[in-house]
Amino acid sequence: MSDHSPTMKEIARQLNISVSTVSRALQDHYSIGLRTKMRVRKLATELNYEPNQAAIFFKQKKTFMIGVILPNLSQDFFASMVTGIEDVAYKKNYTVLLCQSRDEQEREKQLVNALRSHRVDGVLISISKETTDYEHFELLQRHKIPVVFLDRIPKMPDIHYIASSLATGMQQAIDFLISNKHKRIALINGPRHLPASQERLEAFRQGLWQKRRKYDPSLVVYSDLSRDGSCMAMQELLDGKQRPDAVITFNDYVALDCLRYIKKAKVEDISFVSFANEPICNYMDNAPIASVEQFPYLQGEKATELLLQLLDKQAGQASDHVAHHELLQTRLVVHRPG
Amino acid sequence: MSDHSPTMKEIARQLNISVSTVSRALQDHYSIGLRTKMRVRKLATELNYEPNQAAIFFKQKKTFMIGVILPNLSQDFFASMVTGIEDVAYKKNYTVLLCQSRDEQEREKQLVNALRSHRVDGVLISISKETTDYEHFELLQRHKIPVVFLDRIPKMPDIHYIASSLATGMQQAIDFLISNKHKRIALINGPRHLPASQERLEAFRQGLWQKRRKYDPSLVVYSDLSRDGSCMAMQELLDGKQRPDAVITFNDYVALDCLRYIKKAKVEDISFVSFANEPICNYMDNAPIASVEQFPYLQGEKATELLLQLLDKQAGQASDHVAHHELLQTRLVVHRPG
DNA sequence: CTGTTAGCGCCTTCAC
DNA sequence: GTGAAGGCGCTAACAG
Repeated sequence: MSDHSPTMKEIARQLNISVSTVSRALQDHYSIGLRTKMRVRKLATELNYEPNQAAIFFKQKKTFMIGVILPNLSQDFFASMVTGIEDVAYKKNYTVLLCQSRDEQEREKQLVNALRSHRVDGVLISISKETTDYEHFELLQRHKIPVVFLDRIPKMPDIHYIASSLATGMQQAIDFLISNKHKRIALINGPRHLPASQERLEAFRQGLWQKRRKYDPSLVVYSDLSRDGSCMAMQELLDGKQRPDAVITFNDYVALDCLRYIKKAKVEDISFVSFANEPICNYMDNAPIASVEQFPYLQGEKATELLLQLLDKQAGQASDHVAHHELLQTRLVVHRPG
Repeated sequence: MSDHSPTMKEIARQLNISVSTVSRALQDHYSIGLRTKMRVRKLATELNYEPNQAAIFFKQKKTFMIGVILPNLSQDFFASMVTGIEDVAYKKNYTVLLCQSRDEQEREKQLVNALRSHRVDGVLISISKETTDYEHFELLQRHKIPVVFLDRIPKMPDIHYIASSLATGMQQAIDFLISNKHKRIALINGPRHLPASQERLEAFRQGLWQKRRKYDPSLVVYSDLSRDGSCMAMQELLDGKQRPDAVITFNDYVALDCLRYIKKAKVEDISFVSFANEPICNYMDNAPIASVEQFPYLQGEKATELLLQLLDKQAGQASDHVAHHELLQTRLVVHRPG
């Protein structure tokens, strides 16, 4: 308890000048003489002075922290996203408070509350797959804490978000399968209530229509994204009278689970195309033949840039309520010939 | 900018009492009359009063934040570890500042610095695979910021750490292979400089000796843990005059890479046992037959508990320089018969 | 160019 | 039981 880290006061004392002079010297304020500046800075480095962030935050009524809530970190998709977020945030001197909702709505709400009580300046969220109730997000709005959603977007009006264009991705997937002579293309979608599922479905119909193919509702089934759920969905397709020769899945994990399942069931010659393009597929013999790359790192970067921009604006004046959003292009990554 | 969140001052004003009374009422101080307490609390909840953490941190010279540096989050191993850390930290009202070193020493150093300048109360680290230089850790010590290492431990004297008992795990792996009639057991180790590699090697020799097997140095090769590195290591084993019939690998990823590699090379009947027991293996047809479970969630919990304990002590009095550490038992998880 | 002063929100003596 | 006052480290408005 003897050697606290030195404060401006200490520097001021040793130099026989006032604290405010020290403060300004360190901020390179124009009104301070070069001589004094040098003296201050010299002593500061000698003493290993470091500003007390806590005091600064307190004073400036800003924490320079942004909260990030993602469903989980173990999917490479989200891990990359985090990296993109961190890279941008650190560059601008913001700290990232990272949390996992584990895809549970309850935990997501708790986390939103925790972040709020920690007075984060802004929040980035990919909503959990359970989330159907948006009151916690509205709470943030009411507290005037800017929020940018990314990749998994709630159905709310006037929100800021960054996502990838599922419509484009789906079209790419469909085009690829059709050009590889697949005739009956099925869709294993995610939970019905998810906006992401609804978008995929819409894009699926749209995509088939573009190619003058008939849309057959019996070729669309739903998984809760658990392993069992995906297998059941797959079985449903197998039981149908029109067995598909290609399947587009909600994401790579669904595809992997299904591939595993049909292999056990000795079913062959069904091709899979999925979303996310997880690197995990590189370890598999049995991977989807193609996957829609959604550029999570880029999404993270863009979302963070947008958020920081909002924070700047907010500091300046009343935030004009213009909701900003962007849909990033996707790219179909082909793992092997169809 | 009109409606700031309410402060004690505001409550005091509305109730025509002093701020200190409000403060004490909220802390349930004994010297405050029950009536006043109730009045204060009622108004506080009505106004949605929430203490300004920043002010409290500032005042208490504590940030209630712990920094966590892990190599990456996309390995399930570390993601689980984080969950364990978060669960304990949140329970005690600490916030977790999570960072990825991406297994780069340079970034690790930067992060240590960033955490220090943010005045985190303590730090948890799993060191990067590149880290050979420990000066940034010593820096933390000098600043009296408690550090607990977990799973990947540097070779420094008197440090606190939690890890899993690689010796036990290795013995379990060897016993399992031998009881499954394997004769020539090889080891694909990680980079030589890593303490974790050195421990595995030592345990490997020890384990063979326990079973009265001869230790053959030509059956130990090294990978830099990249995919290519692992394949080269595998090839080295294949080229040896004594081709092994079983291989123990540094971790699951190495095993997966090798399995893929030998499958392409049409090599069969080499069994793999690895470390970490990553869930990713559940997706594979070609997985190691067993893996040493290292309980990352538990490690995270224990390490955090230890760190928070250290923080308590530190607040109390001079920290007795007793280095605390614990080795957790491992468990061999068998994926299929050997 | 530099010093003085005040205050951010909260806690904590000390006094009544 | 309660109030008044001071201070944590730093910034910024106001005086020179």
